[in-house]
Amino acid sequence: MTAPRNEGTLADRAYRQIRQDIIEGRLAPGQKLKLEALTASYSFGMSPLREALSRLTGDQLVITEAQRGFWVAPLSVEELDDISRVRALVETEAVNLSVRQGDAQWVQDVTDAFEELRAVERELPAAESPLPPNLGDLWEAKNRAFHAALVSACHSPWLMRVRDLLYQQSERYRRLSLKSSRGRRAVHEEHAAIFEAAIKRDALRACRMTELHVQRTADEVRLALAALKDAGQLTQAVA
Amino acid sequence: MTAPRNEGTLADRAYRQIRQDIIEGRLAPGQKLKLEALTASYSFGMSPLREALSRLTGDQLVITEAQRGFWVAPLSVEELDDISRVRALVETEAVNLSVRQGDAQWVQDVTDAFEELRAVERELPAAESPLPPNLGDLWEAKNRAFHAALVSACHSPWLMRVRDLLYQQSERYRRLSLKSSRGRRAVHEEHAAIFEAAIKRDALRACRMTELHVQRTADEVRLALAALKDAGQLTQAVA
DNA sequence: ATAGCCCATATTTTCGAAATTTTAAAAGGG
DNA sequence: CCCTTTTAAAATTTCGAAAATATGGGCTAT
Repeated sequence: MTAPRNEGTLADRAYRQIRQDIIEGRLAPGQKLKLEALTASYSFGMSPLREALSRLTGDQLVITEAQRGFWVAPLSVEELDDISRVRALVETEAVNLSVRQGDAQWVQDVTDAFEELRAVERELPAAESPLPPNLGDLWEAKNRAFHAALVSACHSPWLMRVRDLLYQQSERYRRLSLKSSRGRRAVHEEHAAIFEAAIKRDALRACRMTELHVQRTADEVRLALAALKDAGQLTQAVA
Repeated sequence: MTAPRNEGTLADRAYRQIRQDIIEGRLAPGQKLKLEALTASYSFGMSPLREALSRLTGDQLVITEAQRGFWVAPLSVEELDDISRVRALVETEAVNLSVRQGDAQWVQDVTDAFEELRAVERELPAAESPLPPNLGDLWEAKNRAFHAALVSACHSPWLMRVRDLLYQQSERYRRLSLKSSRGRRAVHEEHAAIFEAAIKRDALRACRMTELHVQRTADEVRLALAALKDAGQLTQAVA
């Protein structure tokens, strides 16, 4: 059930670990990634680290300039909007295909994932209080699993690949708003609406609800992002 | 006008060169990529090569298995169909945005690119004869430039990134059918139809024509692929 | 024969240092 | 005083070899 997390080459592990650190915000947007410093904080050699960073540039989580090294990709409102629009396009198509093609097992998987998500969302504190970090991590995991289950029957490896890329990006943005204690709005109702439509095989409605969900999430993140920008928290270079 | 092709780090150059060799078929689908052999044929050291191959796995042009090395990504009819469907989705959205937002400069760029493509397509030999390699390269370049010009006003970096990824994949498949002397059908008429609609700002028609174009290209490649598969040319490991 | 094991070889992966390039500060000239 | 050039330091990139891992062939036991 649980895959050992020290699988694969050192480069693989470095890739996964740094990716997580970027998505979860432990490495700050725009931060310079000096190889020497990284060999110290992670305990990988330079070769695995370089390989990991190279691969992360493909995910647009790291940017690079020849001979000048690597940086954590910056965040911006413009990119948030761009990602959200493209993600709406791709995710709705994946949902559409999945709802139309999903078999009984898919229904079961989606239902299970939804129940687990519901359980977590029931425990969420009121809108204004900031979310404890580990609760945030748990919610992100269940949220990711729910959306992944939804599209799992689309039977299109390429659509999935692109979707995963975009999901990853949006998760990175979303974690920002989790920390900065935005109102958590009616997120569970949105999930419930998607779930209901999907189970009823109402593909059109499932798509519309998904699109709305992506848009509203973007709206929430946009507020958090603006607040951080005012506070000057965004371009800070954390050592 | 012409950028020197020995720009960037060795890893950058290796990346571009190998990518081109895969797309243009000089490295065969499924072929094992042994580091030692690559250091010999290209004259890069192992480090730049490894970095290049790592980055290419992100483009899905190379696949890798931990501790077992790298292979040129295989081709298959299933993947061709998958890529074509997703590409139709993404490319039509990009065309749609571009047609609606493109300014005078965009019209000019599209027109220029179309004229250059027309000039090449006028010279194309009759449907049954195989295309000479350099004519094929020229046509591919003009075709790529035309389609790139079409979507250049979509103003969505992420849509473009995804589009480029898919275009690259489809070009790799398409080159297969160029070599194997398939009928070249009415490809110029398809381009002309897209062009006309785009210039007239008929976004819906431009999208429909683009979708048709992608589908028909896939149909043609599918035939070529089936022919190669029968001939057993596909999984051959070229030394 | 055939499956399983062991060894030699081939290959990938990683390390540590050398070479190259950038950066930033100091020196020199207008 | 400011701008260019020089120089030293810092960082990236690359190389070459060592370490780790996989592969394939032959051997033995069943």
